[in-house]
Amino acid sequence: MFSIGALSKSTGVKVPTIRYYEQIGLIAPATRNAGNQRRYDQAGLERLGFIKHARDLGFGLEEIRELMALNGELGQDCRAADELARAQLEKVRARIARLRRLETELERITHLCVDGAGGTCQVLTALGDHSQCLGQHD
Amino acid sequence: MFSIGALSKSTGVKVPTIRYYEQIGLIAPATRNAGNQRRYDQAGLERLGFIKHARDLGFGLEEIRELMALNGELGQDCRAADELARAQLEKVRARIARLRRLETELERITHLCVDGAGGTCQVLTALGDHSQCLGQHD
DNA sequence: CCTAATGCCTCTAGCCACTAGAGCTTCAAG
DNA sequence: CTTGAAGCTCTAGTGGCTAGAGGCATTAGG
Repeated sequence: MFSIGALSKSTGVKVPTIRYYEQIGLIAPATRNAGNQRRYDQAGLERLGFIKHARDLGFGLEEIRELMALNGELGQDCRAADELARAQLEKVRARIARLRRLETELERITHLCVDGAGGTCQVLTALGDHSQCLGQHD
Repeated sequence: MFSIGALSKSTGVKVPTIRYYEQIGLIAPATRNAGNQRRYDQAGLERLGFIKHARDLGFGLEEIRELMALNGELGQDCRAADELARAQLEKVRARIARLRRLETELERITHLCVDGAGGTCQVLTALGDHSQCLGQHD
């Protein structure tokens, strides 16, 4: 049985975050010792480890809730899990695509600075004017 | 002079967002007509357009505040603006790099589903177990 | 000129996923 | 037995909005 601090250290999830997860019902309320402190077992450690890894992979807490439910009573629903993972992959790809468009525009804008030329700052102008952009970002 | 709705339509910034920007001091309080409604002029339109475009490029509101200050009384500080743009570019690139690592792992995980094989779901296992990952994400 | 529909006003609360802090109790090492 | 770290609960704040309630202003049509 570990304390919340030990659990935190071995999973990399911060102590207040663990309490927060309990509060919103993502993990079951921990058993308590005589002094009202939370105690965790191996299963609790593994569940939190799962959450941590899924968070690192970019899943939201609600999606993680679903994923954990798939691991539940009726055996494992592998197809559903795979679908959630694919959906997540699509989200990640869409975000990459958007960020690449931003990268392109920001690259262009940072090349505009010819400091000391006087007059109006082309960087500031470009930041404010979408019509100068090469394409659609956002 | 436009109403807040007209300003919203021509910039693409939603009405409550405009009021929010005023509330946090990102834009100056608008002048009001006899019936206490906000009225905007061309300069107000341009300032909001600047904010919108910078937001679309991924700048935070505090960075936008700085950018707008650079456009201020003492002429334009082009070098500072360029630095902010470069910093933003670096942030975007870092986020792209991270998302690409996630993409790699999620691709791998979604290839694990051999539905119907019975037993444990490899997708769920992989989601919970970082040691299976090819590299460091996050 | 009157009415109805739309637009605008303020204010409060909620979203996500935490994070920080106050003020208290419990545990573990020496 | 003392002391300092770690735990507890509770509240409030973060960023950047968004939603809703309940009430005034404007405007287009008849």
